[in-house]
Amino acid sequence: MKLLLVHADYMEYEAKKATKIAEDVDEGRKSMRVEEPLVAFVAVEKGDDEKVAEKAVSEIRAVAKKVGAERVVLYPYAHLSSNLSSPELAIRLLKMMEEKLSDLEVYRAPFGWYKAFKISCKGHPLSELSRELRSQQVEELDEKELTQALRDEEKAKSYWYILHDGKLVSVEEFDFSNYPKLKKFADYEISKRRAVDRVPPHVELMKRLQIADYEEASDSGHMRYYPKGRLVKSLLEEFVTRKCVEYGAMEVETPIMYSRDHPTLRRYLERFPARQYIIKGDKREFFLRFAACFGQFLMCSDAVITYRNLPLKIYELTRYSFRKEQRGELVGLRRLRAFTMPDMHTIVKDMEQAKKEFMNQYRLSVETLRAIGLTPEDYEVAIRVTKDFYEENKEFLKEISEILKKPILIEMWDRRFFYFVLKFEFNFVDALDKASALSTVQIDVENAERYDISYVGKDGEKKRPYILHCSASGAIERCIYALLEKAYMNAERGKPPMLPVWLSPVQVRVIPISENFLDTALEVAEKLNKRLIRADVDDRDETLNKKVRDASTEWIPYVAVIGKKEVEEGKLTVTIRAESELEKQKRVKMSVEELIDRIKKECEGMPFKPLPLPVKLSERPSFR
RNA sequence: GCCGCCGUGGCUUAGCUGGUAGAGCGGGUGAUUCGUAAUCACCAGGUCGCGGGUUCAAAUCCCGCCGGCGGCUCCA
Repeated sequence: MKLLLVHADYMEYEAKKATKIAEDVDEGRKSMRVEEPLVAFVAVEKGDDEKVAEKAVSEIRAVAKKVGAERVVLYPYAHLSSNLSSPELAIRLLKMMEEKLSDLEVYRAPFGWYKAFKISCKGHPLSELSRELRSQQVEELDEKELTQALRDEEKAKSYWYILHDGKLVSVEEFDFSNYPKLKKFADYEISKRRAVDRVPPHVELMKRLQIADYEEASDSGHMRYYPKGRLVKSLLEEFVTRKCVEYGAMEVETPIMYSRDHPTLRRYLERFPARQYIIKGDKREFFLRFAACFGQFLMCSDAVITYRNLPLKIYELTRYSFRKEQRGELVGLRRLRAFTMPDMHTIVKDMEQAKKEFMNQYRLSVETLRAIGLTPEDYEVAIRVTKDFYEENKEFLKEISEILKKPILIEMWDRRFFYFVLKFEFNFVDALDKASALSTVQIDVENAERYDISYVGKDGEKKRPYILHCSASGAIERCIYALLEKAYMNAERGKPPMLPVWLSPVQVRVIPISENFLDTALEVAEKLNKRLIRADVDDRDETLNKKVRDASTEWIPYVAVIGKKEVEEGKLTVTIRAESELEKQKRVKMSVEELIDRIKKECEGMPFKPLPLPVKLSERPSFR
């Protein structure tokens, strides 16, 4: 409940027009003039109850006494709050307040009317006071929900710079004319400016391409993935996992839910500004993990680690991580409540080793994204750092900035309020100029202590390590989002949209010119599939034109037409999407072997999974 | 979470100053067997997001809820 108390020479009001929620009032109460009142403007809020009303009454009584007012005007004033209760409750509480104050002279202005009023405020020091009253329940709830980190963040002050060619300039002074995307990103980060009111293109695409879709039967932000989507996701998952394992990480698996009462976890939760899903068990309450930190840190806490083992890397692909993001923030594959994130933690013995690993993992992230199909032109780099760390490590940050030779957005904090001192992110800027983080690495200086993680040094003494958090690609779903948005932006420039060949659910579509060539087409497809290339056959009774069109709208990279000419020549006529324009297709004659070689070369080193659907289109369901 | 806009067959949508739903795609059947971006015909398919209310009558008006999008907020 919000109260605004005004001690006045007089107050007069007149009810003009009833709203839908207006209470019935006698003619006599519709207008009023009261001399020397204490006017209490009141807004009843959600969660308010009788106790709150009582508190309000004693508050009003106290102030009335203090200023020597004998008359009180209770004036419903909705504009004090953006969290109003129902009108019914408001009227009930107002009437109750009126009654409890009846030892004074009380006037209650009618609820739910447009009213004109005049007031003459006395202007002495106590003549204007405001009060905010809340039910105990609501207070406790707020206390629970607002973690320390969320509160701290509100207080944190950021300073923004651009680091370029080893020089740090403030954002205001930086000349963005050659870096329009960085400008968009900086605007997005600093001023939070948005220029759009459209459905993001990838949402339409993920549905149309039968990759993913909303699942209304679940909570918002939990998607369903169709066979093609599952394939794409699964390939990305396998690839990023492989990258991390090759980098030297040991893959582990940890639970997805943890006790809320566990003392260590509890303190960690308080440092992490995220909202959790809470699961009620028989006796205890659990929360769903929002990253793999919990399981991995607990594992490391119990492990015996010596200096010889460092840097020690462990990795898990979280399927899933859960974050109860606010409703208004959820969009397509960009921001979810359940998502898959590669999460690698590296235990290092000191800051020197931490920096070295940070640099390595920066490079690892660049490589990982590049292989996925996202080049440095597709994202912008942000570094978040405490002022102290920056001052002591200017040279190091300069080296970092030289890896990609791109200007970097720096956010500097005058004090540390997160668990890390340094962090980078690669931020994808989408078709609507919105930015979201993909890869990220952080140097954590807090959690080794909190989780009691230690290693034995050369001298036999237990020592505290630092920990790096690394997500080499960012959330897998977000990678798909970025690829779809990128394809859309390409299409706007006249380039046929497509996924990288290794991620394309169907890599080759074989189209027989008529039923007479269906068997040959099936043979070709079989040959391709045996050589680990995803090929299917459009065996539907449709015209050639129709089949070509459909193959194109599915973004299939290679479309091979087979008819009399091809059978005679022993070659396929292949339309190569990557080399085509939207207006004119690039068509090449090649043998099956040549096609295989070409695709093999393109997909070298990348994971493969077989076609997730029947080879014949006629046998394939449509999921939408 | 707050505010705004939206929600019609599997998909895209017309109808919305109230008078009990119309199309295209997709699907089925038949014809057609085709040389690079939508072959033709016929048929089936709709609790108009859900729940209340107003009305003789609601897809259409009102209220609540759910879902989507956008803004605010926030972002590991």
